[in-house]
Amino acid sequence: MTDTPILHVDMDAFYASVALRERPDLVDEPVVVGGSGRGVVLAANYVARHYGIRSALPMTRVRRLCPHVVVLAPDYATFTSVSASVMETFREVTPVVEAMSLDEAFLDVRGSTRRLGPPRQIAEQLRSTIHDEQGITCSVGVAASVSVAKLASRRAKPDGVVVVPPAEVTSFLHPLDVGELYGVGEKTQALLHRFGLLTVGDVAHTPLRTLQRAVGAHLGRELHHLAWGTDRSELVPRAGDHEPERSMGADETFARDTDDREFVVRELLRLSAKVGGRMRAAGVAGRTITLKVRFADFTTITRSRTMPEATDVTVEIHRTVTRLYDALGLQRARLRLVGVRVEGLVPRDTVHHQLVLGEPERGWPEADRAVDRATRRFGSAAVRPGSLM
DNA sequence: TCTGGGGTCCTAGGACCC
DNA sequence: TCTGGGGTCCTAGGACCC
Repeated sequence: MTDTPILHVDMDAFYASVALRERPDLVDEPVVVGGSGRGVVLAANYVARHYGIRSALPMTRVRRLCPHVVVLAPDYATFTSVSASVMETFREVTPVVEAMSLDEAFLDVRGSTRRLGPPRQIAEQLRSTIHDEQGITCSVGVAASVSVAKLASRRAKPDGVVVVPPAEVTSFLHPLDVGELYGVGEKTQALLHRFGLLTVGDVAHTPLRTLQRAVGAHLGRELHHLAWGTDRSELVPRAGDHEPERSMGADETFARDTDDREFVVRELLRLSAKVGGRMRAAGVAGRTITLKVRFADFTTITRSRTMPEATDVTVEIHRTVTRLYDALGLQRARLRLVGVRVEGLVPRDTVHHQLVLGEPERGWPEADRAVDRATRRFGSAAVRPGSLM
């Protein structure tokens, strides 16, 4: 038995590390994986971080911080396959693996210590296996609860292990800035700082009611638990990919801001087709359709409509978001992004579409299926809705 | 030429029903 | 009966995470 059964394993600079396997000549150079133009950094290696480069930083600022930075394009197919191999390695240690994303998972090793030794030893063994098999490094946090393990893996980075025994939880947590806590982002951090709560210890010693008045009932209770390390220790085993999604969406930032309605409507068709295709591939349909619009000044609004019946039909999604868009009555407003999302997803076979005599919808689901078949055979570039040609 | 794209969850107000 | 409370759905916005 062990009093620190939770491991949080986090790949170091995952996308960058994977990309550098193909380019060993660049390992000592500042390297980021990211988009072009208006994109942001997806991952930066530790050399690049030396220049102040971080994930989510706009590429324009990256080039200013470090003009000779090497930018590599993301290769998601490779990231996904490396991730699958790593997750397989985790499952050789324990069946209780909760994947959080491609590069991060929690492991419950309660049932593995007799076979594999204490958690620290398991962590080191995992790190060396992953390094040998995948050529990338990772860091591991070990603790009694999920959030302490996650904070410990952050402390362990890069390429290390940190174990936080129960007796050391408060001395580990309380000096940290409140912004380190899961669920505390830029806004909440600033809010807490304004209340004079700078460290996790400050939060821990604030009466629950006071905390809840400041940040809301739910987050207040949550933060109190996180500050004392009394969050959950039971994992939800899941693969990370094939779990039922509650919503599916797609959005795109334009290369240039636009006020051209025809262009926007065409983009909405492309996004609707993308979302509809993914829904049909997953066998789900949804009732609530949401349009997202981001203006040139970055203000963002959404408009949604809930339909009487769930749909997965591209044309219905597109017609709905186009109506929502037109109802905004925009004239000269310059847009930088539009998005389409379908929520309230249910398995497609639970939807009983009422056939209305003479309804013009008939034929569209069949058209979608034909598009889906052609896409599977020839790839998405081969099949486009008519007006995208 | 500041600020991606995929998501989740929470809050709050109003409608509507009992 | 002029005053109500609870529950659910819908909409919009916002914060957060990877």
